[in-house]
Amino acid sequence: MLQVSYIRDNRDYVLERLAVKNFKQPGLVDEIIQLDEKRRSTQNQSDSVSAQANAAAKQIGELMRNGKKDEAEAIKANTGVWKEEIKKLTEELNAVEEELQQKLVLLPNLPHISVPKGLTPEENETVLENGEKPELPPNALPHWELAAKYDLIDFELGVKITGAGFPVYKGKGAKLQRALISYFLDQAEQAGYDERMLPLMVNEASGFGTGQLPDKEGQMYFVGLDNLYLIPTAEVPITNLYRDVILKADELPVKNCGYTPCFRREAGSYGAHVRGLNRLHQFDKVEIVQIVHPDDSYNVLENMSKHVQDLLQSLGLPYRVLRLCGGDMGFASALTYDMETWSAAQQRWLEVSSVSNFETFQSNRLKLRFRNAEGKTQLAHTLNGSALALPRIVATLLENNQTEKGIKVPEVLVPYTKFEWID
RNA sequence: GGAGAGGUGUCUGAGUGGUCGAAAGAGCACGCCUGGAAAGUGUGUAUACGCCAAAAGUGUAUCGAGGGUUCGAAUCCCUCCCUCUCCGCCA
Repeated sequence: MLQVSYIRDNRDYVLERLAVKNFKQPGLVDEIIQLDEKRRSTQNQSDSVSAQANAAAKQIGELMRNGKKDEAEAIKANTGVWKEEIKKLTEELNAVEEELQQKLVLLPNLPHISVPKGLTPEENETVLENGEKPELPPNALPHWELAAKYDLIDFELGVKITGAGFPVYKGKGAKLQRALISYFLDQAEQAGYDERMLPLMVNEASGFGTGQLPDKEGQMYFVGLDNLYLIPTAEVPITNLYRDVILKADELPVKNCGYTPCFRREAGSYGAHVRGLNRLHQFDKVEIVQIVHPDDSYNVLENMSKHVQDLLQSLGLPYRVLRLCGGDMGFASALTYDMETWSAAQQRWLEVSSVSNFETFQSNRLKLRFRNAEGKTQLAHTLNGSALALPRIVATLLENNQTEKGIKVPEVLVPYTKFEWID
């Protein structure tokens, strides 16, 4: 959520940036500025009437104590009018604030100056490409067939007990999952991230804090009986750990990581490209999160991007890094890098990580501040990234490493899997 | 699920109608003391919004949330939320 004061002071810039994000209702900006003006004038009136009433009440108290009952009664006679007025103005103020809030949450974050214009994924900017795309033999199989051939993943069983998009991992397939999770967590820890193990359901306030609610309500599974949402990413519980917190300057940067399953309804996204592990309702992911001083956030974003790239390189996966264009970016992000690995059997790029700087968009909702050099509270910047999401990593590993002998496990994973081949 | 207790500042905790944004202690920050530290000692130590060019200052709101009574509410009344304890059930 953008700060009203910022919108007020930077109207033209806000409009220009929203256009880069292809925002469809620029009229909201002026509506917000007007509502804010109304809010301030209403508060002004309300405050001054309250001040009068408070002064009178204080005076009455004093008079009563001194036994001057008659004078007290005389003042009392006036208070009825103020009371009415305060009530009326307070109601007005609440209404304006609510309306303001409702419009404010509709505004997406402003894209960073480096974000390319564009509407579709085709207009994303390729920052770099790394690694050799492997040449597979003509009889190479896509990962869902490999998974069946080596009995690693059973999609049908998942359908039976839950539904499509909830695979069952078996044998070496299950061990590979566990190995990847441990490897990613160990690497994160080595990079200075402090591990958290988290609730997989969150309340509404948490969903609002990181920006999933109210706009992406339909993307999350909702447990109505208890009013809880299944997390779509560990970003939600980790970042919300710091909701309503004022950090000391020397507590920055906060670096947390965590492994969680992630649950996504992915409503309306069935189609040709969702076979196998390409798109799931439940998947595993290790997430990294940082809370930093605003001056550092773009350096930190690069560091996080580097961390993800190192992981991909260590697994020997060809990848590319995209800078998302305005139209393809998430609602809350100011700048996002997507990392994609090359799926050799499917001959397509698969998104395996997304690293974003949210600047103050989340922290404003979260009321996540730090005490700056002047001793004042200031909104911190939040960032997060997948490091990494498992399914598509598994998909590319299986496909890219297939040989006649079986599937070769990347060296860095062997200490975790305790086997070198899937055969 | 049944019964009970309770939600106050960073924490502990006092406060049952006015002098309460809130005692006291701890913690923290700065200073004094010290060769240095501890102890001791002094001062300071909530947040948000508004007014002001800004600092200073000042107004308003906030003692779980919302509403009510009253000239005046942390304190009285109502509703809701949450936490804890005991019992039951269970990993």
